[in-house]
This record gives sequence, C-alpha cells and structure tokens, in this order.
Amino acid sequence: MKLTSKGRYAVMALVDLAKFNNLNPVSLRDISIRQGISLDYLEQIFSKLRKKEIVQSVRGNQGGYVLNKKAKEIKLTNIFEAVDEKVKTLQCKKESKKGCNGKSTKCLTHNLWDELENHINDFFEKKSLEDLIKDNIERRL
Amino acid sequence: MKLTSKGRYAVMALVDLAKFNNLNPVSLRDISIRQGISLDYLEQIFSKLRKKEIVQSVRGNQGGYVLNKKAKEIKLTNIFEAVDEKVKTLQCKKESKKGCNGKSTKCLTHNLWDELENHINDFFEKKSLEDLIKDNIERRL
DNA sequence: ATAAACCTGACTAAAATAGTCAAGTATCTT
DNA sequence: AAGATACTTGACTATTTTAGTCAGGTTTAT
Repeated sequence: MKLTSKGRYAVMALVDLAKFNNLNPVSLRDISIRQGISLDYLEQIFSKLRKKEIVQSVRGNQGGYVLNKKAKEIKLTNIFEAVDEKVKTLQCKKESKKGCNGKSTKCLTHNLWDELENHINDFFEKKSLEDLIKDNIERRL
Repeated sequence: MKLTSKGRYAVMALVDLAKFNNLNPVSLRDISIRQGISLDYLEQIFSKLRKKEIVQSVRGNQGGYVLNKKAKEIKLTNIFEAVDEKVKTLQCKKESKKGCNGKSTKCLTHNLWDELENHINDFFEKKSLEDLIKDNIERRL
C-alpha cells in the first residue's frame, strides 16, 4: 500500500502556497523551485485543485494561485479527493448488492478492509492545512 | 493509495486456513477453490508466509499447510510484512540523516506522512487473525 | 510406483505512475 | 499595442509495479 506522488505533491504544494499566501498570488514557478516539483506536473495537479475549488487562479503577469478557502477549512480528504488519490482496499465493493468475487456472500475479509478505510479516512478528515502549517512553524523545519 | 492483492489474498487465505485448521493440514488447492485465488499465486504467497514462520508446510500426499502460531498471535502486521506489503508514504525516508529531496531540511510534509504511517500501522498491529475469525463467525457472513 | 501437494524461479501482459511536451489563452506592465 | 508572464489543456510516453502464468522440479503417504 502506498501513496502516490500526486497526492504527496498536492499536499506539499498547498502547504507551500498557504505559507506564502499573503496578499499576492503565488506562482507555480516559485512552488516548483522551492519544492523541487516539475512545473508541468504541478500544472496538472493545480488544474484539478482549481476544479474542486480548493484554489483560485489569477491569470496574467504576476498571477498565480490563491487559496479559495481558509486553511482551516481545507482538510486532507478534500485535497486527496481532488487529485484522485483514494484509499482503496477493496476490489469487492463494486458489486454492491451481492457479495464479492461474484459470490453470494461477502469475502472473508470484507469487513476488515471496510474498517481500515474508515480508519485512514478518519485521519484525513481531521487534518487540515492549517494543522500542517502550524506543525511546520512549531518545529521550525 | 491502495492495498495490493497480494496482501488481501494473504489475509483471506489465512483466515480460510485458520477456519479449517483442525487436525489435518489444509491444501492450497482447497483454499484456491474456496477463495477463488489462483493456485500458482497462492503458492508464491505461502512460500513467503512459510519463510516468515507464519505457517508450516506438510509435504506429500494429503499434505498442506498449518498455522505455525496461535491465531491470536498472528497480527496483520506480520502477515503484511511477510508478503512485502508495506505502508509506504515517504520517498524521503531513504536519506535518513539529512532531509528529503536531497535538501538539508525535511520536506514540508515529512511529519505528516510519518504520522499517517503510524496511524495505519497501529491498526494492523492490533488486529489478529483470531479477531478476524471471530468477526466472521459473529456476523455469519 | 504413483499421485497428491509442496516448491522455485523465470517469465509476461496489462495497468498505473510520474512525468514530459506542445500548443495554446488570458492579462498585466510598459 | 507589444511582450512577458503565467495559467490551461490535452496528448503522449518511458518506467515501474502488479498480478499473475508457466514449467519443471522435489517430497512423502499410500
């Protein structure tokens, strides 16, 4: 089980953005340089974040991106959802009515994966961008 | 983020094994049929489980596999470890001394992924095979 | 002997990942 | 109006991982 880099980068970029999000928009170019993420890749990621209204774009010279909500209101869940990073443990969830594997019962471990998903999503649900930024400042990375 | 089928199958197979683990060894063939997992694939998985001493093999005619410990003592962590299913969220962990990305500091979200890993591992650490079997019986699938 | 079942290692098709590349469009500054 | 900056979009691709298959064993109960 692993997290994809799209999810990781999205969070990194947003923390960076939030830190520098004073009055002026932050350009992807700056984030790219500071975080060592390819500009083209960042563009893909921010396109998705914008569609989910997590950030707003400011076009033109001196443009960039701005948070569209307060850092407190942006949960990790929202970010991951936006970039299609999902916690998926079950193959069997598709056939909702019946069981897994095309059988009439749930597979032996169905409930386990359900629990696990909830456990992980709880974590994401509780953490906000603000939490991450505070954590950063405190530890003075 | 997703769990691979190797991990899922390992757990499914072990629950099956534990349920039928009375006096006689359980053959992979039976598990294969009951759980709908390819026999060849099961052999790969059980080879790993055997090396980690989670199961014991009984060769020859009427052979099969037996649990090597009490179901209570086999935690999900052990199973996942055995089949190389790891929770890995960080790329940055490799360069231990210095920071991530080859920089001298940790990346902005380093602590986050650390916390996440711990959160998930806690879950795996607490769940034993026995828990899963009980859960199965109670809910009568 | 022979059949059942474990054992091992090499191989591979398909999917996912982690990007790159190209060709725009919008808007600010001068 | 021109140019620069920066967002926007979509197609493309190399690499890696996954999820197995396949072939050819070895061991042991009957």
